Amino acid sequence: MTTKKATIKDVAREAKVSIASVSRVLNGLGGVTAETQDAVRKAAAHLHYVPDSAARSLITGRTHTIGAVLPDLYGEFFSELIRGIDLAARARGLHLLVSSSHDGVEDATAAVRTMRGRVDGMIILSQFVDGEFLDRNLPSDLPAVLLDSPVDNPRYPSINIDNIAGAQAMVKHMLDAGHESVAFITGPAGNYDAQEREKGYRAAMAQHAPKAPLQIITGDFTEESGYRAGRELLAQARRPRAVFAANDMTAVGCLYAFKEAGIRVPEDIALAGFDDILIARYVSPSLSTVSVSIADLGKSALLLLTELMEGKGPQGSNTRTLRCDVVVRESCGAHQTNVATKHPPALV
Amino acid sequence: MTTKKATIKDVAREAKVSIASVSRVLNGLGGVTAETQDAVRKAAAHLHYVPDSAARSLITGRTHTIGAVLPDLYGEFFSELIRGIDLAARARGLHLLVSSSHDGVEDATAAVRTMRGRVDGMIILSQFVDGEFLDRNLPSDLPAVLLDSPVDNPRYPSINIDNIAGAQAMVKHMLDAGHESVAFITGPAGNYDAQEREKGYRAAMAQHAPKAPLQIITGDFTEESGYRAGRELLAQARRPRAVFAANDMTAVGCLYAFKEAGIRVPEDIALAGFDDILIARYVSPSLSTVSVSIADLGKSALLLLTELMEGKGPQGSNTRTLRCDVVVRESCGAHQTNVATKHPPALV
DNA sequence: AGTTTCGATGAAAACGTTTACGTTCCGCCG
DNA sequence: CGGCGGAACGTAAACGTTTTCATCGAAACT
Repeated sequence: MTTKKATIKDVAREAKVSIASVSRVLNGLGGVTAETQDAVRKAAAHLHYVPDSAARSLITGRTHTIGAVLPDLYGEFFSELIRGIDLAARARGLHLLVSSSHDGVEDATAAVRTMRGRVDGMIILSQFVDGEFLDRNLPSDLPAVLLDSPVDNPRYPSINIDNIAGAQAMVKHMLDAGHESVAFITGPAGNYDAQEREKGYRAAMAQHAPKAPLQIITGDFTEESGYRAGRELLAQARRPRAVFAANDMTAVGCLYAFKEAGIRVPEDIALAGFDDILIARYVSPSLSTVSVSIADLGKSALLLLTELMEGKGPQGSNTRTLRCDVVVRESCGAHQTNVATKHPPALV
Repeated sequence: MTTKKATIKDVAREAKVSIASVSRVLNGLGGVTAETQDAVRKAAAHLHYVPDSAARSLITGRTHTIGAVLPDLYGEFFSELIRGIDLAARARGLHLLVSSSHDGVEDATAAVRTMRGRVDGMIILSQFVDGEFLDRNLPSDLPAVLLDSPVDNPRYPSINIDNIAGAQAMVKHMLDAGHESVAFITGPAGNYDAQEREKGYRAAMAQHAPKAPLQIITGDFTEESGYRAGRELLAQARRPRAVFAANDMTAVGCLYAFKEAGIRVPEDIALAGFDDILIARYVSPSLSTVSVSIADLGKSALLLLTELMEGKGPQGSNTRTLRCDVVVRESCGAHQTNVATKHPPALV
């Protein structure tokens, strides 16, 4: 408290050694007597010395900080991702500089630009970012990993959720449960995740129900679009017996449309979503869905990034993929209804 | 790209001026001819010059970064808070360094310590942090604002959710709806929010139902504790007609206990929570609760912090308070049941 | 005993800025 | 015409580190 902040010089004076020795001791570089070490440590502790990170960065060129550029995400996805990144980062002594809430390209540009020089590496999740963008806005020596991005550029490895396999598994699950066909509610047209999930749906249908006609309704990941899609499905001549929505919010909206129409889920129509958001457990019937460990996504991203920072090029392929798991609850009809599982998992 | 990074010297050489002039131009300090300005700007743009923030910080002592120390929070609260802070920070050209996920005192200490020198100010939300802690771990000249903290120290202003008023309003609302008495499920003993909410409950009961006996069950903010509390309430001789839980998760657990026992909500027992988490809308019946704009909390915190950083002491009191709003849904029984509102608000 | 080697230490350069202080030049007033 | 003031600009110090290099002893060889 009180006086200014202590510098390395103050410590050196107090310990009666040179600043070089102080630096050596505090950085554990060796080549120092045990006595000197003691003296330095005591002096440092006594003065409450904390190395100035700016000065250190200036000369070492490292900031021990990594940057996360994220879209304006709401809810769990966002927090889980940060949690995963932060946890892994802290385990490696790295700090986390976040920049969320950017809407457009220029916003993303600004975010990436201002992080220049403040971070040793970046984790980027943004639909506006592609390889060309990065080449233009990132220093060539700044490692970066992309999240959930179609970019396939050796300089920027990416980690993706295995949307295809997840969707495929869920559709197969529903078909296996006895439904002849499954209808699909899409996500927004430009969205990469959405496209992949649709691919998975098509693949599963082609493989396990090749004769069944594809029933595809357009949605945009919102609850409202799910509601509309649900009504649309009910109005069709060929009412589906099973519906797979591109994400959970859409499924929830769809669920409300069905409820409103007096359709029972899953007895009359089976329903499933994708994401395993918290709400999925709490709607009734509870929603079957595909679960992704977002925190793991963040963690993997950070791990990959540190590898890059240590000079290892991305081992093998540029793209890593994170597996998804089918979570069977009530809404898809294949659920064993017993007291234990009917209850929200949090209680178990 | 390509070559190393350009420094101010390179720009100076290219523009045929001194580095001092470059600095003046780029910082808009004036005292420079329009021609020189042009030359410098051109050179800087041409070389893709970006000032080194470490060097700048070293000499100015400012980092243009603020730190947020947060507990290991899940879900929306966390992300909303960061959103609020980040948005306000970016509007002021500040960066955001986050450190979440710390479990105990030593973890919090480490978080605060390592931010030393990396930030110009801090926003701290942690139950382990009190005035003494800060005096010990923070440089005396580092501004900090506390979130949701009982600390009343002129050096560290705090922003609190108006838990008391919120709880009071909700209890009054339930009493006004015709219930003679309201039972309360508490939060964890050491939790500040929980204590305040209980205060609000007691105050409202004392004021509006002075003769009714207080029915208080212990909970700990978890769904499970709510479930247990619900069963306990049902087992009591004097079964309550209205229950107010210290937070939404508790209320949800309680709701499941009631459902399990065949009790109808709100017909047999009215129920309300606190926080307005996303789930509150989706359980059935939808949960009446007290809503707080968490993003506003973050924003206010950042605003207050910048005032502090600009030297203005906290205006007036050390503590600011953020209002809460009663959100009436189905579970408390005072809801107008019509199609529009029965539907989740997201659709409206 | 003389020379080499090596470990511990200190002096000083370097990192890229900002900024206090000089210097130069010019116009202006006395 | 001499001095003065001020604008434009440059020089150099300072910020707090890390790190290279030199120095100094003492220990270890020959």
